[in-house]
Amino acid sequence: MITVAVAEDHQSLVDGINLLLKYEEDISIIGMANDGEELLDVVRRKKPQVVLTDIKMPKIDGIAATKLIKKEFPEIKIIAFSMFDQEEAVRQMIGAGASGYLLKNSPLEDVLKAIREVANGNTFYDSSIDVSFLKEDTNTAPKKTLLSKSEREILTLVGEGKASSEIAAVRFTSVSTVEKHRKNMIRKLGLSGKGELLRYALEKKYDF
Amino acid sequence: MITVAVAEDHQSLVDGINLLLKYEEDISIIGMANDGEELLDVVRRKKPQVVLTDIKMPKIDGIAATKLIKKEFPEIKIIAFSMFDQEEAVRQMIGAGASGYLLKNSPLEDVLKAIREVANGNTFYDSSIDVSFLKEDTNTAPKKTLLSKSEREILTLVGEGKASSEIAAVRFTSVSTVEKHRKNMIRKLGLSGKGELLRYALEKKYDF
DNA sequence: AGGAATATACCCAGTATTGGGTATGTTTTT
DNA sequence: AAAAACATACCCAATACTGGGTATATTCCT
Repeated sequence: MITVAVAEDHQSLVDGINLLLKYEEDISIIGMANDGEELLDVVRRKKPQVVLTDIKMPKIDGIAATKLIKKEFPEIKIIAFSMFDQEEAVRQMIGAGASGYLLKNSPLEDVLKAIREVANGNTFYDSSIDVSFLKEDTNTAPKKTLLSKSEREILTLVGEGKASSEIAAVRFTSVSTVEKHRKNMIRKLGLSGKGELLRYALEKKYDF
Repeated sequence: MITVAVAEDHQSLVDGINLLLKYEEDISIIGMANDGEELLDVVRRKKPQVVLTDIKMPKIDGIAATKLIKKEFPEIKIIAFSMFDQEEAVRQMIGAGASGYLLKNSPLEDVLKAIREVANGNTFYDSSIDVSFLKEDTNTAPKKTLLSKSEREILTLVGEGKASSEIAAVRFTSVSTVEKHRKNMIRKLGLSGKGELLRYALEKKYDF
């Protein structure tokens, strides 16, 4: 019997998964949560073998929750369940310790397959996900950190519509430094102005 | 027997709804679609009594699809199924002719209730939705069109990170006109600069 | 028909941002 | 330890945007 906990902020989807698993002999849902905090709670109390979790959730998102669970219970297998297949989301989830990644626009049957696979120690990725970057062990590691830490930090604030002076204020640096970072990013990314930098920031801003 | 068509780009959720309705004697799903175009197609061929549709969908969104369906088949009842409860989304959906509005983080059971209600000619709104604005017939109609057409158009482009000159180019007007509209919006909305206007634009940009 | 709101377009002074520099100290990598 | 990358901060000229104006023609509402 495989024990599973499900975390997902859309109750309707949780209900659907429940209906599906109700008739499966070998799988049993032992806990449910609508946000990351509840998930942590459920996991600590019930210790499921497999956790199926949304990435975008209130309180604690799926990535942070995965890290926390893996730290406390490394043997628990985690499957991400997301609307998007952005590489960045997949990468972060796997980095956090997930063993599987499902998309919400895949058939519900895949949930069954994924649970069984990861319970057996395997991985399961939705067929439309490009996992090629997982093979970049030592040979192909070209681009990884295009933007530096400060730059990414500033990019996020740019994506929130903040002015350079506001950004400088929250970072306790001078306006000229912020502007330097902006300019460097525009150059590094081959963009042509603040508009494009903003669009880039908005795209990158995970909405998963 | 109530015939239903379901449009929703998340196949997993469609599967869940299917599982739920399979055991209901009086409701039968006669069509499914993963985007707005497919929905139109299914509706024309099968003529369901009730349509359950997501708002955010590829090709044609739920609001546009609702308008088209209502124009061709005014007798078909439409229920919106959305992740968000933004008043603007509800308002537009109802304006398009929807009879019900469900949220994805409500229990799946509500789908049953909603289908039965609208099939009987009633309306069904998720309990967490504020429908008070529906009563603003003639007595209380204060704010409805805060922004004018051009202003909303420009606001959208602002939300895409476009510069005034770019906006002027795509709209075939002068930069000064665009800037005037920006300034008027900032004034009307009580904002204090371009940063806030941008943030406003990003918030309003429907992601429903 | 007359008033209100809208869309258009311009002026001006001031601030913000860009796109080039340069410079210096720290951290990271080789 | 030297080279490379990063974070910091400044200069300058050019462009973009703000926050005030004014003005005119059109459309919407009554």
